[in-house]
Amino acid sequence: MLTLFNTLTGRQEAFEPIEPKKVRMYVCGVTVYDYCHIGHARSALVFDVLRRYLEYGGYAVTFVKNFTDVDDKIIKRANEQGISCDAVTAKYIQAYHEDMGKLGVKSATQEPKATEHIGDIIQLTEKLVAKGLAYTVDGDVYFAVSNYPHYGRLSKRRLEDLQAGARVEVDERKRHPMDFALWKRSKPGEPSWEGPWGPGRPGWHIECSAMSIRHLGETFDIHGGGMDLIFPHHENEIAQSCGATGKEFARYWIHNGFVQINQEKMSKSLGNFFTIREIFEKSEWSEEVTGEILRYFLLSTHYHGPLDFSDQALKEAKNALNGFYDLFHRLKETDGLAAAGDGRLTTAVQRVRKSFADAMDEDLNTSAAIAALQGLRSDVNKMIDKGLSNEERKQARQEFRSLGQVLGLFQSDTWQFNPTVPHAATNIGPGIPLSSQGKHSPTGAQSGPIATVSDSEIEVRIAERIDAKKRKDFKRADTIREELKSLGITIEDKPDGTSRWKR
RNA sequence: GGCGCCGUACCCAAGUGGUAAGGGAGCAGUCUGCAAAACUGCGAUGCAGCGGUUCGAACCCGCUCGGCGCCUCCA
Repeated sequence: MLTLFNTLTGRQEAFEPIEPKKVRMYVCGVTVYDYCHIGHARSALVFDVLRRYLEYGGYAVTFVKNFTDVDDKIIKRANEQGISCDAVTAKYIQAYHEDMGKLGVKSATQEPKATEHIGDIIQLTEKLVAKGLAYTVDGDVYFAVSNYPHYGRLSKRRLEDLQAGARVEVDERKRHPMDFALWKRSKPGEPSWEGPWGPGRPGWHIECSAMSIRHLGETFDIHGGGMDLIFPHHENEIAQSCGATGKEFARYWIHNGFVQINQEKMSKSLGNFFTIREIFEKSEWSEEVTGEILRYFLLSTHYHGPLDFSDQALKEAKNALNGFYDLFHRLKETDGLAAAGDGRLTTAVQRVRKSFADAMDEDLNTSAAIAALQGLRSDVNKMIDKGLSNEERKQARQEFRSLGQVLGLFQSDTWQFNPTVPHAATNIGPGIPLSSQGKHSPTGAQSGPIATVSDSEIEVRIAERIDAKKRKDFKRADTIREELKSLGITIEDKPDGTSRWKR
């Protein structure tokens, strides 16, 4: 039974969808005016995993994730670059898909845009005006928080407390300082739509109410986003939606913690943020490997807590992941041993399935779920040491694949392990010069030169080394090993005289 | 001023009343021409500190110290 921490009630609760075996969930996406940073990645990943785990549990999930494509920041960016808002949003929506794709984040069922729901937004706003929950001033429409009795329910704030610390410029036209815009009269040159209150554009929060209601209905199961959205964004969404429909809006509110740098929140003002593409560009590993490292790293902590991003953390994730892929590589090989380790896999699999599900049921405890998979890794390695049949090897690999699928891990067939090099060198061509170039670490520190060397060049060297070994010229063999090691290449000799290597 | 989060070994990190998961790094051993991988063993008598409740607390209560977030756009 899945339990989730619900911000609305402040408790961990058993998850029960409105309709049996069907889940409708909405997650606040991004405002498309810039590239996504690692914090966006965490949020996207957390809800991607929630969605995957629900699907794993047999639920049919309708997953809606929006793009906010009309906003002050977009207008500002468009003016800065002298291009249209549409050009700005199109660019960053595409970038979003590229970046999230590299992280293995599945596309949502629906990915609506605010500008495609202006009609819905206007209707919702009219409804709120009609109910006396909103009022018009000079072509603007504001939500009247004082008229909505449950305001502050999600963020556990009282209006009186908010006023105390409010250092906002008091807009004299607003009835209450916390009243927020549903519809903003547009200034010349801004994106504008014809509305009942004159030409304007949607306010900051109304679009999510409009889009979620449109695609999921007035009441749905799960609404998620980053911690910082609790107030005011989600608080306002609840006020608008419940105010307009008179019904419950979303039942479970899930919020993920921040990615931090040195215990501090990443933010543009501190200049301590990293974009996803920047991390990929600077990574010394392949795109596929980097994506999985990031996923592993981001899931190695419970989603609710903070997570410190650093070079070292990434390196540790890489090392941990290596253990799994080393095992997967072993599982692909045959060693001629009698299958004395057979017969224990079923028990081990049953055990890991249970501990994995127990962990995930406990408010998506991915950290404990990964620990369960580490347990299976250890078990299977022991079985291989004793000798495992090809059939059980396949079963074991399949188990990692199917549980890993929930976390989006362990799907790769290649990773960094390369095919075994045969006994004799086959295609020795002209030597390809080993090139070396400096790489920057994600945190901007120089991590020393990391050499790049082509696969074929490595294989030539290894073939040469295998020849040397055959001639018992171990000195020469060790020289080659050391040479490649200094380039970050590790050689592993197998009992049958062949070798494999990895970066 | 209001609301809230966090502090577990060298590092990361589970655990929220029953006697400290897991990973990384390290050290030792087995194996190996050497190495890598794998396996085995070692590693917090203690969970920021001090009190309290309890047969029993990292987990509950109180206080203190330290770090952070939100209240303004923000994943």
